[in-house]
Amino acid sequence: MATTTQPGPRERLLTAAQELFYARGPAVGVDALLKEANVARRSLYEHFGGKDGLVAAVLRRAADEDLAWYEQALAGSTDPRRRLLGLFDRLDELVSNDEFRGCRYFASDLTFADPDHPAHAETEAFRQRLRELLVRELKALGHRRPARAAEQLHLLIEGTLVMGATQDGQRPARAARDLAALVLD
Amino acid sequence: MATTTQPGPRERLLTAAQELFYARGPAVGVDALLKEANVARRSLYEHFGGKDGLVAAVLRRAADEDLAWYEQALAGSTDPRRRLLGLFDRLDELVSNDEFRGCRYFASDLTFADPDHPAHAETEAFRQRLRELLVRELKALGHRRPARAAEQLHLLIEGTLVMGATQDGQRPARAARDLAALVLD
DNA sequence: GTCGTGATAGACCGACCAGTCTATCTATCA
DNA sequence: TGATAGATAGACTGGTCGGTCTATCACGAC
Repeated sequence: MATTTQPGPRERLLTAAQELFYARGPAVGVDALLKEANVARRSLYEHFGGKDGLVAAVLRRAADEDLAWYEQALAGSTDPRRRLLGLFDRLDELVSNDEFRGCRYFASDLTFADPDHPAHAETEAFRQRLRELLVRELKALGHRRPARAAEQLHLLIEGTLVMGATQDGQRPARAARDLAALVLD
Repeated sequence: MATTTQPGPRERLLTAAQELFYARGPAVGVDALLKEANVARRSLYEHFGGKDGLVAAVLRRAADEDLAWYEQALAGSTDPRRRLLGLFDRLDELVSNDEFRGCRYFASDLTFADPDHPAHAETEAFRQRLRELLVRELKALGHRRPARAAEQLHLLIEGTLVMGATQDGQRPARAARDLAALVLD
């Protein structure tokens, strides 16, 4: 066979949905997802039970990927302080990219107004894991109040993502980095 | 007449839409808006041309109100530094309220994916006015780099609103206030 | 009185939505 | 060879969407 083995429909759906949810928002229709993934309608309901299940599965996978991205962004140095500041340098690259569309977790929370929607549990879990990652780094730094500093860094990160999504041409991550440096001391 | 004169349909629509857009998101259906405002369907299209026009009109009015809120939040003192820090105290009250649903401008940007949607011009205008307000205060404070500091305060404000909308029970405005104090020096 | 204006109520339209269903095809395995 | 499982294509349902339309009503000006 000349063609490489194609992933199964479940995998194709996850990949296509992750991309479309990010590019066009979590409100994209099921038809668009199926077309993009080249998957039969029935397969979606077999594998995920419905659109809500697909949304939750995509968020779960994205959370793993994004946390891996954060870990890698920290990996530029062994010095705890440089690691955290380097994170904002990576955020600067991320946010400056034309393809950047903002935080997918916040977009999910806003799109699905129903507080019982399974998406909210996933976004909450992601934020918890991100927070724990920040606390871990701050403890490694020997920070006096790691929990409070993590809250501040988290706020700076969220602020950077919002500014990056709405204010084209600026460099919010640089402003956030300077503030982050103050948080660390 | 015992009943006070009722505002016209245009006014009722604006009021109802402003409330419902905030409480349920800008994706609420036209039917719900008409029912809440007790207005005939046709009146909406006579006055605003369509839902998009109503959305833009609501954002324009909300921008005036919100900027007045910011002005009032600054009015607690004549000392430039206390004025800006007091703003974050007011944000703390705003965000701690159970009714707080996040930033309506960012929610509008996320809901209307089409970049040509008239909502985007309104949200952009609001952010510009907010930024000018911050620059004005920083200049009154005699800050060395008012534009840059305004960007940082703006980032702290947006971050506070996101955290307040997603992290229940925390006090992000306090964390932001401490960072704002560092920005001012 | 009558005309015009601006409002009301609500039927109606085509488009799209998520989800269900039938029928068909294609592998793998016995 | 035949049975089974998993996938495909796509018709179809009921509901909601934004928007258009007709018909009626209330009121002020002339």
